[in-house]
Amino acid sequence: MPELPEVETTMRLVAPKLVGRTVVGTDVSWARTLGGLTRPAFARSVTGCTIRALRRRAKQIVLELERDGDEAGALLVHLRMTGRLYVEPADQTAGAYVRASLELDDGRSLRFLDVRKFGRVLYVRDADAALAHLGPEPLEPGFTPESLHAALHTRRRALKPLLLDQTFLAGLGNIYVDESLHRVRLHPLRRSNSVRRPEAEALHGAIQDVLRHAIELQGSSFDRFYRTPEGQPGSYQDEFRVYGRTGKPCPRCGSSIRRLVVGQRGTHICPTCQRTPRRR
DNA sequence: ATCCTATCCTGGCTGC
DNA sequence: TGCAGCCAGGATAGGA
Repeated sequence: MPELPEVETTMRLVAPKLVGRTVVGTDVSWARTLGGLTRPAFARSVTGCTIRALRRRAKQIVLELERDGDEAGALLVHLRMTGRLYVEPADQTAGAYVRASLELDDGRSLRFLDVRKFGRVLYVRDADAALAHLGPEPLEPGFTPESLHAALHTRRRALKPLLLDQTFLAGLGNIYVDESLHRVRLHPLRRSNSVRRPEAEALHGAIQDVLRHAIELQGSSFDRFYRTPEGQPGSYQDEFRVYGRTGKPCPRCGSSIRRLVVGQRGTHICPTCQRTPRRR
């Protein structure tokens, strides 16, 4: 499922094809993709707008719009679990799972494809306001070992659900949390306020290393869902140490990787490297 | 404050 | 071969 590295990869690869383009039409086959806005209202909002810039915030791609040189809101694209975004010639027949298309002034079309229909393409007047609830970006300078340690101690939650909470830290999902925790030998059920300074520093480093490496490898593709906008799979799945490796040996100690459920999420740990905390 | 459950969705998988 | 039932999973809402 697309997490920060997959979303970053998608954003980087579609951006050059979109910046400077003007939207000349829309086609929405699944209205709920728009998150409540009606199709006509969506069409009125974006048709005639030029895409000024793209950026990523958490797991969302932000398309900044302008109209006649003035700022004109933004599109927030959230791929959720099975969403994909790519650009292709407008005369190419849209696949069965394309939920929304933006026709561009160069004869191409931006396609949002999503098998499970959880993804969203939202039009907002004020992107910053719509994204204000999100926590820090893990690869931005504001995220430091000190800030992570301090933040962990403002809460008493289990580490895994806390790291998945986008208002706590933006961009991590199930895969990269499991991978990060394993690297620093922290159990997903460890209470956040019990994490000591050196552990927080190590966790900070692991999160950044894992995310940077995954971006280099264009994300993880272990099922048929995630592909880059060029249709290529990522290759970080070959670097997984625990995720989806139930029963296989831990690359560090050889113990059999175990799957448990934490916060209703499939969770993968090495039972030797990641000791169960005493007090749940 | 934190945790738990349900909801949204579909295709793939299991079991009969 | 066909089919019912179960499952994953990001985000969010509502209840305990």
